[in-house]
Amino acid sequence: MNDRFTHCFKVQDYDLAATLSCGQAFRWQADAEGWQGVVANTWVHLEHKPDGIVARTCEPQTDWQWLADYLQAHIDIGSVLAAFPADPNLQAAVRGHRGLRLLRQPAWECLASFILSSTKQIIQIRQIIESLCEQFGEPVAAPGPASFCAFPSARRLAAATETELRACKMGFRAPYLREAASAVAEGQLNLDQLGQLPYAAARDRLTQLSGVGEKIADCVLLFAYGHADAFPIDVWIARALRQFYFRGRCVPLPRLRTFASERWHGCGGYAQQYLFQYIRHQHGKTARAVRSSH
DNA sequence: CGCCAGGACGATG
DNA sequence: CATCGTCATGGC
Repeated sequence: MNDRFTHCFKVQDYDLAATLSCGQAFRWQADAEGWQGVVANTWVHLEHKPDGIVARTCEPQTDWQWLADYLQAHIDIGSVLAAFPADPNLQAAVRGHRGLRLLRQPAWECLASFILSSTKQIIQIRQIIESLCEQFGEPVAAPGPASFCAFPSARRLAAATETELRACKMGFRAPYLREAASAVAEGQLNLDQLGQLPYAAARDRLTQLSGVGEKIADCVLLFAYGHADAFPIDVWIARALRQFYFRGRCVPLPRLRTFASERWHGCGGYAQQYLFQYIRHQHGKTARAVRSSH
């Protein structure tokens, strides 16, 4: 089973489909057997089999630690759940997708992707990023007829004009992306060094970028740096918090933030992702039921 | 077709 | 601290 092109990650309670399609990463696409994507500069195929997640590349690998890190294959979900406070809503969310995981993504791709995410549906974010990778990303070796590109470097995007970026349909986010790319390319923002900072300091640094507020900063701190207490609040999470903990009342965003940081102190990241998945599915079912009743 | 989307920002109560 | 208008685009 294990040669230099394939590797099996032994995992338990790992819902690969939910993890790759839940809106934390945007480039994975399903095929007949599993999922194809590009991690850093390598094309990868992933398939969940009974004995674990089987990964395949088209170039030989000497070790697979980079992919184990990305997939967070070592995480014991039981100990994550054990840190949650007793909470019927959260328990219901976990029951729906117990194997939902947080990935550990490359920082620049994560930051750039979430700069492009503001007030966009996940499907549209995927389209923008795909276009961006086709236009500016380096091709990577992949089997089959389809071509795959790496996520474009900060240097390359900093060299692009705003008009070129807008051609990828990112609209008013173009200058934000360009400014962030320049900051990284010119060394004013060191994304490696950012990983050494504690949560609050790292968030302060990220929110200095225009187009990066607390929500997007929290996404990067959670999905790229693994800060367990980052709690991104988007319209879905805000909806979930109001519905589950405030009887549907119109609670303003700053109050939701303090509520979440106190309630899920130290374990907000995973709690948030379960709630996100839960409220979106629940809302989808409700909308469908309403439509079919008319 | 109108509403809304993994928001941020600046101005104004 | 809270609210509001604006930004660009297109899926549903």
